[in-house]
Amino acid sequence: MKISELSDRSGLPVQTIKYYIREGLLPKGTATAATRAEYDGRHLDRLRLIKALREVGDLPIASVQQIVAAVDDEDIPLHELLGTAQYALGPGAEPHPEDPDWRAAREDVDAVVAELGWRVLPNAPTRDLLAQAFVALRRLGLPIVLNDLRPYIEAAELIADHEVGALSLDEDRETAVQTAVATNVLYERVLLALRRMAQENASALRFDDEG
Amino acid sequence: MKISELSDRSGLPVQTIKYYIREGLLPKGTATAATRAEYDGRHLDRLRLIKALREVGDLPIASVQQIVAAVDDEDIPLHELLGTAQYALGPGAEPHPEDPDWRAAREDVDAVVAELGWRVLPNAPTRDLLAQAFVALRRLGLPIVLNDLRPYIEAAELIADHEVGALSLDEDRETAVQTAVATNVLYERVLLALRRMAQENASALRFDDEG
DNA sequence: CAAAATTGGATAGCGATAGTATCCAGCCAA
DNA sequence: TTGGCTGGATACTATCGCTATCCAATTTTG
Repeated sequence: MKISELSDRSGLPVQTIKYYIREGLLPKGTATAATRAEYDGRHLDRLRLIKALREVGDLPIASVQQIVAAVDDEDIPLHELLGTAQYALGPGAEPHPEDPDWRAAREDVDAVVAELGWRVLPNAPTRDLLAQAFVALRRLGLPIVLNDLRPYIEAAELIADHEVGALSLDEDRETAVQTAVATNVLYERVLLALRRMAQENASALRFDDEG
Repeated sequence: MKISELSDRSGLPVQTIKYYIREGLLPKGTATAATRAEYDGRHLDRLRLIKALREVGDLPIASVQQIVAAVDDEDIPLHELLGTAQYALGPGAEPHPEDPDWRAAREDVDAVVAELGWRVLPNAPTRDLLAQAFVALRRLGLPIVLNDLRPYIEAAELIADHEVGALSLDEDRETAVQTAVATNVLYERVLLALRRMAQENASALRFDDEG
């Protein structure tokens, strides 16, 4: 397969594909001559994955880079990779350990996780992500009580159990990983869209009828 | 309050505050002299809202602009504004009505919404958002069945009912709106963080124990 | 076979986004 | 009264994610 065909089949401009190769998102084709290289179906799959992560998942190139690097690293066992890939999924929150507000929020997060008995690594970036939201809520005068969190926790468990249960590890590694990453990112979007729709619906029910 | 005090209290550089004023995110202070203006608590509140939307919600300036414009427009009734503000919340998906894949996905979305009996406007951008995810999943060879969607729908309803029920319309308009917008955006982050944690937990339970 | 088109690889440029930095008067507080 | 803030305007910068151009080598086509 030539690069132009890859372009046609993926729907991405040739220049963009070259750019992805430069950035290490896509491996080079196998060179057959000084100005000729051959691409195969795996290049196309990879390209489709990148496209989905970029256009739907809205991930920056750097995150896609980390993900494909993890996918390509055969040493990482598959289930660990599911975590690794997840850590690469933005948006990332920088921790501010010197800020007392931030530290307090971070302690709240750790307390919640402990309370739930969840097995989440102590240094997992998701803890910072949640802490960041807590800080912002507090600063806006909207402190969080565990009770407000209940429905979100319940929802999260519901979804995660379903998702992890649905993972199939029988296929070959590359396919399994790409599928896992893609579903993770894409169903995040699905969830957000459904939440907004459900909000609109609930709002309509509450205000159009009784208001 | 002088701009430097606004800067200190909000944690944003003076130059950034000036930029936000230029961009219409923040109203000017009331001028007391050619080179003097006075800011008040509402400026500070607005600034804190902007900061939360930008840093945690990761919204582009343009979206924040739309939101504050809607907040400032007294003509928009409050519950309608909740929808309007939501529509401004990125990331937005451009519809591609000429693409048959996209149209099919969009029809699937409309069918799901109808099936659920949700009151979602026919032109709501959330429909496109969901359609976009459907297209991407299909393209990756991961078609969606209503069954896969179940847990997400259930989770979305759970959360939305809680959120819309918790809305208080008793306060003054500005406060109510800012609160509604902020909680919407910030709890989205909370949800995403919790989902990832729950995934890690479920993954640990499945693979560390039985794998 | 010759001309036209395509390719890989390298380098340069571009448009959008989100700020920073500078400058300049005018002002106010010590 | 003088030194440090202002407001307002303008200019500059950095990052991101591509695009465009160029070149020499190679196909493809007529």
